[in-house]
Amino acid sequence: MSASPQPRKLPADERRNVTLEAVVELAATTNPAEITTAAIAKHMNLTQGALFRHFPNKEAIWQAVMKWVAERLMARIEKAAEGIDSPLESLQAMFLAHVYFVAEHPGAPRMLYGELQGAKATPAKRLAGQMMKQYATRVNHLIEIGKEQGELHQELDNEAAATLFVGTIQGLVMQSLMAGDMDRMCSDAPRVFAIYQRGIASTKIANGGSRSSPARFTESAKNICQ
Amino acid sequence: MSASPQPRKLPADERRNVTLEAVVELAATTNPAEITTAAIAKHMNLTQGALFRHFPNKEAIWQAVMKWVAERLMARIEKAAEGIDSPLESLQAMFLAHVYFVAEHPGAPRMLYGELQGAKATPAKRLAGQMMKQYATRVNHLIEIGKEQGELHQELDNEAAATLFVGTIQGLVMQSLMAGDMDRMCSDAPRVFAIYQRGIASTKIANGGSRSSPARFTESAKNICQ
DNA sequence: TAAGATAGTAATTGATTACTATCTTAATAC
DNA sequence: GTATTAAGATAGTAATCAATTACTATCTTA
Repeated sequence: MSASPQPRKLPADERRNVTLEAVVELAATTNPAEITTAAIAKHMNLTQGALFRHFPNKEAIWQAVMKWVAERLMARIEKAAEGIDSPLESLQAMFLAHVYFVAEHPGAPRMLYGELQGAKATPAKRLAGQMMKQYATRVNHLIEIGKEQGELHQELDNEAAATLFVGTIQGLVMQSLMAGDMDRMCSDAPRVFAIYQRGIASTKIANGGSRSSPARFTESAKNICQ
Repeated sequence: MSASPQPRKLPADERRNVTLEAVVELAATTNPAEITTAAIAKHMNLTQGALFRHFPNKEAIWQAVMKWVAERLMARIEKAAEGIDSPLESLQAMFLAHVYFVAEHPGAPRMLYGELQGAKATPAKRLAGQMMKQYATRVNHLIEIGKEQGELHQELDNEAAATLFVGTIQGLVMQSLMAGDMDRMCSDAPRVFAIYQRGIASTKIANGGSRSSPARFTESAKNICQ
């Protein structure tokens, strides 16, 4: 699983990338709070001290990892909703893209949750918070549009709907992390979203089946989630 | 906040209780992974070594805390649903009771989540897992009954509905923990549940208003959540 | 091919951790 | 009032952690 046969020496920025991937990989099976610099180094066949040739301290590693995760996740979600006219379908695409991303990188949410639990406001926590806010804004906007277009029912509580959207994903992820079963999350996701959809959609179009178009998969998601 | 003017010496079992409360209190503002035995001791005006007169090791403290939390939470939820005929209203009562409990003890979910993230199967983790399972069973049962009675719509995906119920709470809790704002969660909870309800209820009765009965509050929840 | 830059090793540091051994104090029983 | 003992204080221990150090191997290039 680990111990990849890499060249002993790597250029600095490549070594940094390898480090981030190693951390996310480690976080998939290890409590982030328990990931030591020694563990990271061992996972990539390096001595512990060498890590500090590329990062000033451990906090900097975590910060870089958060950025790594945030960028990739947001890009995936953005891409998933791209070119879809229907707000409702956009929400579904984002929902599934998010879930599939987590299925590929179970370490990502663990680090996020772990970081956000901390009392003190680390740079990593700030990054995580920013991403959450950006995300919420995006969802809120889609909901407003959906209401204007009549896809969502008119008495809908926008704020609550956005909260529930994010919360539903978080809950789904959390349950899968606990069960240690990412495959189940992939198959649960569409079914769970269907209920959410029924909760926010306008009664006319709402349910029938045409809406449950299977939603496009990214290449990598296909391998894991089908 | 802490530093209560307690007698210097306490009988053993009382000291144990005080310890558990101290830990839950601490966890409300501190990452559980960073709660040291020294911090616990300091929070209750005790020397660190004295803790080990009452617990064989730290793991035993965590295990006891998990039990403390699980018992109180399940009791509250059970009591909330007690004597309610309508499954839908039972679910709502459980939902709100759960949220209010967390608002009173923000440390509880943090410890749960923190514990369940760990790789190794500690006794504390086992306890947490058992509680989750018991909870899910309860919800599943209510959903089945609700369907039979016609309150829930007939094509409802039971399993997904149960997953979403638990997930919704977890998401709500997680977002509040991140924001550090438990009051918001209290006011969000009924609004969010309303959407969930619309997602699972049969279309006939579903929405109107009579359902949104404010749901009884426990005494302590009143103080925090209104 | 010599010289400098780059990346890594191995050993060590000071701080922090859970846990323990020994002494002191306060409450209770006789 | 004194003996007994449960509960706490004091002062440690060994282990572990992030971070630093002195040194070495390898690549680049002038």
